[in-house]
Amino acid sequence: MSEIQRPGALYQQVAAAIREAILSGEFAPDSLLPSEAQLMTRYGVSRPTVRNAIAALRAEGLIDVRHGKGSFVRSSGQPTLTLERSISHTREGKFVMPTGDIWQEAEEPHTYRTRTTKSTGRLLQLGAEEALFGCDRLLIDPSTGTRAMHRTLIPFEVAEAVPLLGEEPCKPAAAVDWVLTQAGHALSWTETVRAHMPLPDERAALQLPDATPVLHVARVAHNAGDRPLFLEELRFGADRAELAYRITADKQPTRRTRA
Amino acid sequence: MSEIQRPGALYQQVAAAIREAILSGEFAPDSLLPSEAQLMTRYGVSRPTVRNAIAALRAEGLIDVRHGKGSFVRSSGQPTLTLERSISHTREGKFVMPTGDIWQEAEEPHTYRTRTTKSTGRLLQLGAEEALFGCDRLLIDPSTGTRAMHRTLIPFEVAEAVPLLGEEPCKPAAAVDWVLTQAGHALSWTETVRAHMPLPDERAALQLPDATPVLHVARVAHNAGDRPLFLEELRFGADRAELAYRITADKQPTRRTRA
DNA sequence: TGACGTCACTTGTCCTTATGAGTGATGACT
DNA sequence: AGTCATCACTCATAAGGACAAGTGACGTCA
Repeated sequence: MSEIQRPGALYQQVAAAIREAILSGEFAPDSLLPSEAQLMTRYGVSRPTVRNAIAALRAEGLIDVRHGKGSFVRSSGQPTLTLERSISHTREGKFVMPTGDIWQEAEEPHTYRTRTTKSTGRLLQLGAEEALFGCDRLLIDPSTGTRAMHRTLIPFEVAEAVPLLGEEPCKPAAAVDWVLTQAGHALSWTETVRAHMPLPDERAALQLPDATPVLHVARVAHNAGDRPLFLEELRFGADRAELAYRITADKQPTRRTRA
Repeated sequence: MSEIQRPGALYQQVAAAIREAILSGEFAPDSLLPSEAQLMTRYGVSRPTVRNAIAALRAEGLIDVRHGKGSFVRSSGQPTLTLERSISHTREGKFVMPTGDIWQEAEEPHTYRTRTTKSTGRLLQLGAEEALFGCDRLLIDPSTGTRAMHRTLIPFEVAEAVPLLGEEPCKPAAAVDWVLTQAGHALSWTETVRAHMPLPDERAALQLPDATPVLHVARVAHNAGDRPLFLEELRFGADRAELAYRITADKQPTRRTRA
């Protein structure tokens, strides 16, 4: 029976005590925490209070709870997968993304037509309700089991200048490839990185544990006049993968985003 | 009284109903949700069930609950601050980060000596328990109120070659500046981006709302021989800011990370 | 030996009841 | 008019009880 008194609510004191024990290494990663009943007697509180404390630690991503088994200290291991987002080398005049080919499709791609939202419209420098081709894919890296959601959005205007896109089912990926290999289109893009908590559909598709944020990268490719060509989005669990960028000063002013 | 039946637990059905109402726009952003008592009669469930549903939505970051006032739909607005992480231009032969000067110090910097951990050692290509200078700062962007935690780590070996570092209190920021302006050190670095849920100290320092992930950027600067010079870490609430990278193909193979 | 039922353990769900505490409006008192 | 006590509303915390459901080990039975 550890007497606790400090900060505020009872359950927060219990949570703080357990958290401290975890961070200090008293409870090793992957080890089993005391059961709810044991924690009740240990701290002299009721079951709702214990469960409240556990819920708090769960929301912090410190522990995993498995029905019928108990609570386990989450192994806070670093992400196993590093996604190199810089252009690393050229091959026969074609630029290659280092990790562009690790992914396999876990499902059939889903292609559709849609319109710009506030957020996608801003990235593509288009107004609201502009027509777009869309393609959603669920990707998986077989070596690590990491899953990712991929989306390609191409404005109608751009798509008209590109072969393969008129066909059904349209294949935006092939079109993107075509754009990248064309001389008329300078190879330059902007990536925007965000993080947010997953909605239930993302949780399910990415098979995310509790309290795991989603990393979200939006890539906008530009042509020589710095006009947006298309948008590629990738989202994945922040517990599985990280992003890496190589940045070099080139002694020349970088092209401005807005002319 | 909406009858609900579908998926699993009662509270999940309630949570799903409310979530749907939010996502469909029935409950507008910043609007007040029905009170717990109203939800109890609306769905014919007890208070713990309602609270359980609300806790789930809170963990998803969909709502904010304010004691004594009620539950509000969180305005899922995009981050207001975009941190440009590319080198945008040169000025009198000195490279400048576009947003390098938006920050103000919210507290006195804290400088100290420490040793490499598993994660920092890997980034700096050092073994375990190597000696480092460290400097932690709490930054704030006055125009948006965004807060960020900044950390600089410099190996002793590197620091010995740099003036200003021997002094007390040492000023790693000035030292980093010195390194960047030296000809002997090529201007090139690698940034690694991750996201995780905040620990209580991060929650407090960054003043984060519920269910808000932390974005974490680690920048490692290299010298001409691709040896790591120092490490800079920046972390901030993913609700306030996003990262932006400008990527350009330079027709030359990029330097490899490992020789 | 193998299959299966049971049991003891775990967490999950749901209810009832009670009290504390923050917020804002109302209204009385000065 | 202005100040402040009160009250009705909100969510927060805590306890207790009951039953459902997942898990694994043990023991029985064919």
